[in-house]
Amino acid sequence: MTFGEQPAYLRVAGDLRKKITDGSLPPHTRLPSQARIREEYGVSDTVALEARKVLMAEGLVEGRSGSGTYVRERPNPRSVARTGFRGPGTSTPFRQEQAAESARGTWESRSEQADAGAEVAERLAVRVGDRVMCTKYVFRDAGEVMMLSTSWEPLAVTGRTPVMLPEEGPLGGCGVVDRMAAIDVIVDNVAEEVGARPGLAEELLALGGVPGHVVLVVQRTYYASGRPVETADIVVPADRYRIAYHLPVR
Amino acid sequence: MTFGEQPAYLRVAGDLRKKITDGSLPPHTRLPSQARIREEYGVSDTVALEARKVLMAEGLVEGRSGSGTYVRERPNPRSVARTGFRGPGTSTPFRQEQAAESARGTWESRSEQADAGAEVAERLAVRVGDRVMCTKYVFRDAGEVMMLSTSWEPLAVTGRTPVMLPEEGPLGGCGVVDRMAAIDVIVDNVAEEVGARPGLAEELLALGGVPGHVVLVVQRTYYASGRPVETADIVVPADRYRIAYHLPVR
DNA sequence: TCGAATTTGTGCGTATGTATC
DNA sequence: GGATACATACGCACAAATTCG
Repeated sequence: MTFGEQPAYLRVAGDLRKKITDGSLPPHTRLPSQARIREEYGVSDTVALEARKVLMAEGLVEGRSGSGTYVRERPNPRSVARTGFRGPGTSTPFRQEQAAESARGTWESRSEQADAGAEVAERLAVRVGDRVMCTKYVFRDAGEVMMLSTSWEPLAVTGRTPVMLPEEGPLGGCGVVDRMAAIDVIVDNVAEEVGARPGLAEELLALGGVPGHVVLVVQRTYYASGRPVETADIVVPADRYRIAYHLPVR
Repeated sequence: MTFGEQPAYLRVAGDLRKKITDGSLPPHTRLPSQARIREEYGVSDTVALEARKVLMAEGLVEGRSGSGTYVRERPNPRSVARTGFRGPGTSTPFRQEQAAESARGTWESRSEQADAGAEVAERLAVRVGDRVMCTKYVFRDAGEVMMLSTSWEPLAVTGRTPVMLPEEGPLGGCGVVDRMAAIDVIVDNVAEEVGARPGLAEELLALGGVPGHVVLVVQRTYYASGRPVETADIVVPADRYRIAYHLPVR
């Protein structure tokens, strides 16, 4: 603390963090106990405790009462491709994980009619209380749940057509764009907003995560001639996936 | 703490949280000082401090040194636009780095040469140890830090040209695409990967957050004819911002 | 099976630095 | 400058969980 620099607990946390990220403290190993940190860095109990708390808040380590503080496993997030843009001459070193993975995925779904709530109504540009078809998906990749999705479609668009139920009929499971095309609704653009937050208990239960884990949330809305025809909330665990976009410039 | 119940600091935090959420402590009001909490709840200084920390970690309040602890405005996440796709008719000049509406944004930067590490080398498709120009940005919106960015450009591309330093010369601060165009490097596409994680202590210090808050991380790479010419890590607090993409379909 | 040592988690009292009013 | 309030830091105590002889 004689430092004019940063607080002592951040200095200690920073040093431990470096040892974790550079591999000298690999996953599942125990980091020095509070008492040892106190000795090694010549700091007080409080500083050692605060430093551990910082690393725990960052999700790098987890404390097990009575046992120790352990380095967490940090899987290398894979990419989930969100656009089909391919430039002329696809020589760009875009990683190969995208196409292969999504092909062998499986999913389940359940549809039911509902009334549009305030948020869904705004996203679909309908009135609150208008009838919508709500479909919940669970996506699996190699048997492991990787993605949750809840989709809403206004019945004003799909009602009394063969594609009213997303997963039934000849076009079941074919994707929004193709299904809409079948009823002459030409989807021409899509807006996606990517956010993140701590996962809800139920989400993390389904995704096989741990309370406190972070999830990415994509709010996606498909438009046909400026009119919203489908909107969805897509939830993926942030420690295992990233959302990838590939866009032309200009 | 003689209670067999929950920890004292959680009890205090819970009570204050209720007062905040039910509106009896509206945004921008100051909550009781540490000393007053100590008196009102009959707890020690440490417990009062720990309770405040809990609320800060939840993003409900923010501490201002020397002034007090204030209830934060419930942040309705704003969008940061990431693509230039516009419906026919709009020709807005725009900067990839900032949302259109934050025209009043300001930024600072600091550049220095460095050797490419393993990750940067892969993203730029150069060899580990190759010289790169590393620039760190701090973006402010209405005076408030909203975004951190670290950018790397291979000196093999910009070295010995007028745009070697991103923020100097006639094209300083003009954006990667225009600067590269000035040296006849035509940027034609960009890949972005959006991930999320708990923010590092230093990041959250700069962003006005608290350890444990979630940040969105965008890894952006610009390509010119398939060759990476710039890559950047962009960090924004997830409780205040979302990343928005608008894409054509098919 | 028992018990001792270790470790985390929580809590207390105090002191000092520093930003704000 | 002085008063107030947060932020950091030190040292200690104890309960609960775990580990290990």
